[in-house]
This record gives sequence, C-alpha cells and structure tokens, in this order.
Amino acid sequence: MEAFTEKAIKVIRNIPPGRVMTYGQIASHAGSPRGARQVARLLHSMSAKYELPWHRVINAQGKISFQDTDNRLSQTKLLQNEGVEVCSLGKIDLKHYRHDPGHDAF
DNA sequence: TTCATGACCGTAG
DNA sequence: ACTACGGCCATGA
Repeated sequence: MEAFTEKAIKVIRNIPPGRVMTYGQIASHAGSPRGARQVARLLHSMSAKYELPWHRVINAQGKISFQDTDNRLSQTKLLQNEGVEVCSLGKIDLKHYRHDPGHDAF
C-alpha cells in the first residue's frame, strides 16, 4: 500500500461529523493533488473493511458521486442525519459544509 | 512489467 | 445549466 493511500485514509477519518470533503481535497492533503481517483478507489475498497466515513466524501461539484440509487440515498440520509443539508439531486453547499483540515473547524 | 479500470477533476462547446 | 474529452495515478490481473 502506498503512503498516499494511508495518508488519505487518515484524512478521511479526520473529517468531523456534519462536514464534507471532496476527493480532490483529500488527495491534495494526502500528497497527490491529482490522486482524486485513488481516494475514490480506496473508499470503495476500504469502506467495507474499515470504518471510514465514506458518506462525508463527495465530488468537487458538491454532489454525490454514486450512480446506484440505493447507496446514493443512504449517503444522503446519513449526511442529513448529521445536519448537512442535501438537495434531492444530491447537491450540497460546499461553501457551508466543506471541511478544511488546516483550519481546525472542530 | 504491461494493460485496463475507476464513488474524479478541469476545461471546452 | 449539461455533455464530451483528456489527464491523472494507485490497484489488480
């Protein structure tokens, strides 16, 4: 496993409830600004094995990346449960809910 | 090692 | 606003 992957996992686990991060953000903080896809990949792989807050990770457009209706609804539900306002289309206000590790929002 | 793939991102029409 | 294309890089066969 690459160091990048481990860092990405740490960053993801560091996301506080009620906040979200984009793949690109996580990748950037993990050391690879262009490694957004690897973040997605590790989430897909690790979420089932580790306890990662995968639902707090969304794409740069502030929307849920899932294509499967089931998982999409699950993520929406979880986020709403944490106090994040999610539109019917899976739209989220990044300006309001984006978590910045350096800013220490928690 | 090489090839193909992916819960992405940014730019262009 | 939405669709299409190319680039990115770790992972698995």
